[in-house]
Amino acid sequence: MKKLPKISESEWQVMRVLWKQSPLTANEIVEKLAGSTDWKPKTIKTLITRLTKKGAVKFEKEGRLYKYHPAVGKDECVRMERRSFVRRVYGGISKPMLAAFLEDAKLSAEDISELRKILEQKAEE
Amino acid sequence: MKKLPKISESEWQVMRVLWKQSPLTANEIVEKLAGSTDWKPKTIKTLITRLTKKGAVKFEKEGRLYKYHPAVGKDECVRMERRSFVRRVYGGISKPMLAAFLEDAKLSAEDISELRKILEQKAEE
DNA sequence: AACAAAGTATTACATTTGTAATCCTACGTC
DNA sequence: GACGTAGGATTACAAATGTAATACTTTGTT
Repeated sequence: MKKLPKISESEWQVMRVLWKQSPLTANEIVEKLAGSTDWKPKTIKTLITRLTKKGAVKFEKEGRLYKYHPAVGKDECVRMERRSFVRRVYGGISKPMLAAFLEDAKLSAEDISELRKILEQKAEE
Repeated sequence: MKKLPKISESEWQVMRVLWKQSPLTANEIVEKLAGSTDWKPKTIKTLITRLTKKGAVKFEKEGRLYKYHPAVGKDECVRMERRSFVRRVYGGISKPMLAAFLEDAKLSAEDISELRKILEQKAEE
C-alpha cells in the first residue's frame, strides 16, 4: 500500500469536499467552502495546489480549466488520522477513550443498536 | 473556564508524562521519554520550555533545579483534541465514526460489557 | 578561589501551515 | 489585433513545529 500524505487541518476541509463529490473545478470547491469557512478564494487555491503537490489530489485539464479529484481514499486517511489521534492522546486505543466518545455522542436508537451489535460480535471472539 | 493552549504532537508526549506523574524535573521527564522517543535531551527541554510559555506547564524552583507540573487538566485537553479530531475528519461525531473505532479496538470482556452498559443508558434517554 | 558539571536560557534553522497577493497567460470581446 | 478578465502559477511572509546546539549561570568540589 502506498504511503499516505499528511493532510493538514485546513487541507482536510478541501478533501472532505472532494470526497463528497468530484471532480470539481477550483471555483466549485471555493463555493462549497463558502458556507463553512471565510477563506479567500486564493487561499483555497493554495490549499488545492499543496494537496496536489502532496499527491492527495489529482486533476485533469478540462478545456481551459482543471477538474480536481481525490487521489487517496477517504477511509484510509480517516483511519490514519484516527490512529494518530489515539496514539497522541491516549497512547493507544483504549476503553476509557471509547467510553468518552460514546458518552459524548448523540445517537439514535438505531445507531445504538448497531453499535451494540458490534460489541456483541467483539465479545464472541 | 480558561482557554486551553494548543499542544502540538510532540508536546503531547511531554504532557502525557506529566499527567501520569508530577512534579518532575526536566531530567526525569527526559528519562521517561527515553523509551518511547529518540529525542535528544535538549529537544525535550525545548518542548518543556514551549509548554511553559503556552501556559500548559508550570514549575517551581526546588533548590537549584525546576520541578515541572501540568497547569491544564488532561481531561479538558483530551476532550478538546477529540472534538477537533472529530470535526476535522468526520465533520462531527457520528455513528460511522464510533463503529470504526469499536471495530479497530482490542477490548477485554469487561471493557465490552462496560461499553454496552453505556450504550444501554443512552438507549434509555 | 578556580574549575568542572549540571541546569537553564538563548539562539538556530529548515519545514509546514495559515493566509493571501501578485504575476502571467490564454480566451473571448470589441 | 488590443484589451480586459478569469484561472492557474509563482511568490510572500509570519507563526508554529521539529529538532537541536551553544551560551550562560549556579553550585559543588578540590
